[in-house]
Amino acid sequence: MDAFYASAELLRRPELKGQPVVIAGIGPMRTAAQVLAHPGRGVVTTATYEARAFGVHSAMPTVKAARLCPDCIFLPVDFSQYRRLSQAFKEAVRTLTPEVEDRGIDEIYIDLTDVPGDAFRLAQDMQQRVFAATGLTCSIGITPNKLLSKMASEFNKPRGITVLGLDDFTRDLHEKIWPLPAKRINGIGPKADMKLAGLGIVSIGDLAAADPAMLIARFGKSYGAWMHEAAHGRDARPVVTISEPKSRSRETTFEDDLHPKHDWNTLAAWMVKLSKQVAEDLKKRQLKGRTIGIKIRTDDFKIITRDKTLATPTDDEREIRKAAFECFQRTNAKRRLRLIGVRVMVEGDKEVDSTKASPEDPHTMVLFE
DNA sequence: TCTGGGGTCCTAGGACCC
DNA sequence: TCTGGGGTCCTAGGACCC
Repeated sequence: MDAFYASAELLRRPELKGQPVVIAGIGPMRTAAQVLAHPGRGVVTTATYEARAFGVHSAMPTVKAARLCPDCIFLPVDFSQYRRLSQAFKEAVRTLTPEVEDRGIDEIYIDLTDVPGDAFRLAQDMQQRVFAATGLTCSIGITPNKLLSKMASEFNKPRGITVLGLDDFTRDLHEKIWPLPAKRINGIGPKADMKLAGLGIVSIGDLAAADPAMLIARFGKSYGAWMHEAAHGRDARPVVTISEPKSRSRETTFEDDLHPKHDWNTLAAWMVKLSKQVAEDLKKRQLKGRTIGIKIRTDDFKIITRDKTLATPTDDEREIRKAAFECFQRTNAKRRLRLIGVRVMVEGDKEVDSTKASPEDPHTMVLFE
């Protein structure tokens, strides 16, 4: 989806169309001056294309965005609205094919292998269905695999359609993909990109030309080999239409850093609250987990985690809270804290055990002796 | 010039078991 | 006194993504 949160807000506030707008985790609507007068700890989630022209982008601290763009309008996030629109656009695509993989709130992969028709026209059809259902625009990349489609979808934003590698894979790879920076590959982030740059590898073409044995020596067997494959546009991952959640969590960044001892009461209250929220979330989704963990971020931005595995899965608030407190004590935190979070690793149903060992079956009873 | 919240996957060491 | 070759589970950290 194109500038998803921002576009979603403009649906409700059409008078802001054409203006630089920033969606961020802040209070009510604000001007840049008001943001600077009361600087918080939020970051930009989405900016309209007009705001991006000022250099504003996702993950940028809100205060920095306000400095860069004095005429920007700052709006708070409204996830329930975005979730509704997210469901609507995904439903619209599923009217074309059920082979849809969720990639978060505003992205999907679609397997069009068995959908007849010209690729470009299919993309146009999809854009129309999505717009009719939501009033929002999206960009689409159609290629032989997920890796390339992800890159192609970003080529002509907004409202872009890019078809790549279907007629002449090698030509498109060399002309359209290899000139791009290596970090445009989904899976090469800031760290790997820096390390690559240190080796003189900047573009995807550079990466493709690099000796795979060298990449493996520098980045490890798995990641190094994958990088080489990715640079050559190869990716065999299927579109996965169903997936089970692995963990549920809640975390919060404090307005002001808290001292682990001096501000213990406030900290403890947060842990109680977050444990409760996680427990409610698990119950609502009928999930349970045995491994409960906490995460803290200290004032030097370092993350420390501790976790504890229980004998049996739980969704009980008190049990989660108790484990969270135990974990916190084990951190031995001395520095001030800026964030705390509580997480439960979700277990698949323990059906494995009940099928393996039924009480009526004398052979399986041995397992318990 | 300060860096959100919610996730996934990978690595690696140690404990423990056969 | 020197010690294999699997395997699983738990824990901690880190990179990356939307």
